[in-house]
Order: sequence, then structure tokens, then C-alpha cells
Amino acid sequence: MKASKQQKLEAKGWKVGSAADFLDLSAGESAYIEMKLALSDALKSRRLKERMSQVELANKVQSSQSRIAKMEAGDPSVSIDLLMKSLLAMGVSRTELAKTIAEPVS
Amino acid sequence: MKASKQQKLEAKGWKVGSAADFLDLSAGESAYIEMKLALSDALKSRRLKERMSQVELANKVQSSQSRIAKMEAGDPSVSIDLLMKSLLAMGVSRTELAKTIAEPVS
DNA sequence: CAACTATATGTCATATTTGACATACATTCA
DNA sequence: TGAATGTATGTCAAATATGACATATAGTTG
Repeated sequence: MKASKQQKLEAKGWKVGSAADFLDLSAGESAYIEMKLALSDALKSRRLKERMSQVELANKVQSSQSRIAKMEAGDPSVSIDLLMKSLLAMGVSRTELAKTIAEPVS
Repeated sequence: MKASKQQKLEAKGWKVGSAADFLDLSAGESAYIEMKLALSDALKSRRLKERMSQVELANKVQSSQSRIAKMEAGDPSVSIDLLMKSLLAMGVSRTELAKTIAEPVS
């Protein structure tokens, strides 16, 4: 893993500090993290596009403002399930979701 | 929801029996379920393609035979996170994963 | 037939994820 | 200034997901 990527992940709260973790992030593990970050970004940009506050979105998808914030921040405590459920609840199609999954995070 | 679809889901163990549930499955909710089933099918066909047993796959992805069986059966107790982690651990690419997400379940 | 291999199903203690809440921080506006 | 609005962060009890285990079922082989 490149240092730039490590910093990006650490900035989002992922624990990649130990030497073992640093060396052991497999291709599958980093692909998983990248997908999660891509979904986070998609959620945030979709919300902003709709000019919604986090509170409004929380009501719409039956969650809470704090969890929306954590989703958008790419917090390690949020699952892909929740991100996908939320995007689907916002009206995003399966096809659009697939595109998000496929794309590398900007 | 069509009766044929309801039966397919019920056969996989989803609780769609009550009248309320029957009427209330939103577009997002059914899209979510369909995606999960698509991932289940992808996992099973990938494993068979590699001529692996469930036990072998369980070792490879650090899980257990019973959980692999539940994943492949589309059991409600398994998360999309686990399905995706498993597929990635099998060497499936993000792009292939995206295709699976996009496709309707056969 | 029994032994073997693969898969399915049920249970359960533990681990992770969740919404909710409090509260901190930031920005705007009057 | 301070009230209002939106977002971030930390915590926690409750809900959900997890691997492990036992055991059932099904097919195969000797």
C-alpha cells in the first residue's frame, strides 16, 4: 500500500497503523474499503444534489443524523448493507449502485 | 409483488407471509433482497467453477461451512458485507462484483 | 449394508452494527 | 454578540451478524 493511500484511510479513521496491518492488507481487503468509501461519497453527493440536510435524510431512511454523518465520513462502524439500503431508499437504482461499486474513488 | 416472487423468497426463508409485509415491500427493499440473492448465486457458481467444497471455501475466507451454506442459500441472517468480502477473497474483481449487483437474478 | 464426503439446518455465545442521545464545532444572519 | 442551522464525534443499550458446533440429510463407493 502506498503512503498516500494509507494517509487517506487513516484520515477517515481506519486503523492501518500497525506494521502487520500495513503489510497485510490483501487485494480483497483494500477493494472492500475502497468500495465502502465510494458508497460514502455517493451518499453524500446524492444528498447534496437533493439539497437535503442530514436530519432530513435520516428521517427518510429511518436512521439518525449521527449515523448519516458517520456513513458519509466513511466511519469503520458502518456496514455496506446500511450504505446500500440508504442509497436505495433515496431512489438510487441497482444499476447506479453497480456503477458506484465499479468506479475507483476519486 | 407477484406470487411467484413471493414464493421464491419464502422458499429461501424470508418472512413475507404477513399481509403488512406483503404490501409494504418498497422498491428499495426488494432491490436490496434481489441484490443479495444475486450475490448468493454468484458465490455458489464461483465456488463450483473452482471445484471447491464449502469447507475449502470456508477456510479460504476464514468462515465456517455452515455460514457458507447459509450464504449460498440466501439466508436472511447473512449480510451483504460478508457476501462481498467472500467474493473478493475468492479473487472476484470489483468490476465483476458490480456486474453481479446490476444483473437481475436469473 | 456401512463408511465417507458434501451440504443443510438449528442453536448459541460472542462480536459487530444500529439508532438514539448528548454535545461539540462551524457557519450564517440579524 | 447570540440565536439558528447543519454537521461531527463520542457513548451506549439493543439489535443483528458471526463463527463454531452438533446433527441431519443426501449421494457415492466399497
